[in-house]
Amino acid sequence: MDTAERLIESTRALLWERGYTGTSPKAIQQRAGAGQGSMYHHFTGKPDLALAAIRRTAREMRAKAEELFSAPGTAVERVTAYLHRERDVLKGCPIGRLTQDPEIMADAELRAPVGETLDWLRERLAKLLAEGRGRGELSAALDPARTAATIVATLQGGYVLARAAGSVEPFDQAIAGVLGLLAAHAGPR
Amino acid sequence: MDTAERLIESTRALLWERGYTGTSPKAIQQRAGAGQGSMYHHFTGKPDLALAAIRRTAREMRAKAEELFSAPGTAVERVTAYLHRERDVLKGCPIGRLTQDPEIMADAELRAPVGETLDWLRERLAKLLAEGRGRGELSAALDPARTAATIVATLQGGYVLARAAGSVEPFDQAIAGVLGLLAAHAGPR
DNA sequence: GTCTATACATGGATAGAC
DNA sequence: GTCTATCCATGTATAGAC
Repeated sequence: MDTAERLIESTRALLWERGYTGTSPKAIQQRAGAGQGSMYHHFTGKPDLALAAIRRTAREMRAKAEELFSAPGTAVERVTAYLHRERDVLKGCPIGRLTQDPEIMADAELRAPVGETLDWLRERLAKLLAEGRGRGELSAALDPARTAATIVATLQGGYVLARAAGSVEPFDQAIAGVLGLLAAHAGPR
Repeated sequence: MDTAERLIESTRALLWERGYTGTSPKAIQQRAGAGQGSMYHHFTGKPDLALAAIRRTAREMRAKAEELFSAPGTAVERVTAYLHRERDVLKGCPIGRLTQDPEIMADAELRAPVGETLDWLRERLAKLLAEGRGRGELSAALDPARTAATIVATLQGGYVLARAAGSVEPFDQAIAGVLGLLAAHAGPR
């Protein structure tokens, strides 16, 4: 892995652990094993490096989700697989956490990939639910867009509850709860 | 309002807008119209002031929620009233956002009120749902603790989605979605 | 490409005068 | 109680040598 690469990976890790405001160029360099001059040779500054890191994380998140959404099975099975996939729950969502960072929100360029990723996630899930409903797997009364927003919110909020509690338990409960509610919507009508 | 009071209120506002890591003593002082010496006379430092601010915000949040939870009406009506109460959605939850702050999470004293508040909220909601189920307002198949976690997570995650999108729409959708799912659980059995 | 030196602002706090 | 002066570390970046 060359230096530029190590700098991006270092930034990704720190943005996840400490956010943008809480991450200094020096910390990035030390974690990457790169010097001051090296970082400013490859990137114009902290925002430039953060942009590269955020874009990569967003792309990865989307790819991993799409893999599960396009797998075989019913809509509910695929949503369940997505919600149950392995996650570093106590670290939270590397994209969602950025919405709490004042400097990310103040910079349109840094903010864009965050908004686009979560928008895409809701839309993709809504499409999946609509298909399931069309095949009679889900009640006709179920609203795909609203339910998709609820599912993504349950995930993002589950991370918040887990971090607050210092335990994965509330996350697991929230996921089990939303799947329980969804189960009552099985079958058409 | 005396100086100590203004400092606490200033800190509350800044913690909400920028988090702990993103808030400097100087910013607190300027917003409070207080000098350097004044702040360090009333508080031992930034963590001391933040603790006072967080405790007050936590107490307020709890009181406002309890008011709606103990109002007249069915369990679903009270949950609905709570979810629909007026909120500054794009600012997010002043307590939940602190879970993303590395310095808050690293300090047990600052972290405690955050964890306690969200724990209380889940437990209180679970109790409300259990009562509703006991009175036959909700299906016997509904799990109160899990569903409570889902409801709180939907709120916390709804804020994340709204901030990411720069719009309240996904928040409103997530709330409508979870209430729609809950509606299917009306009646006993 | 990488290193060291340098720069200047801000963060966070203490000291002592009033 | 509040003000000003002072302090040292860190944040963020530039300059120029190698």
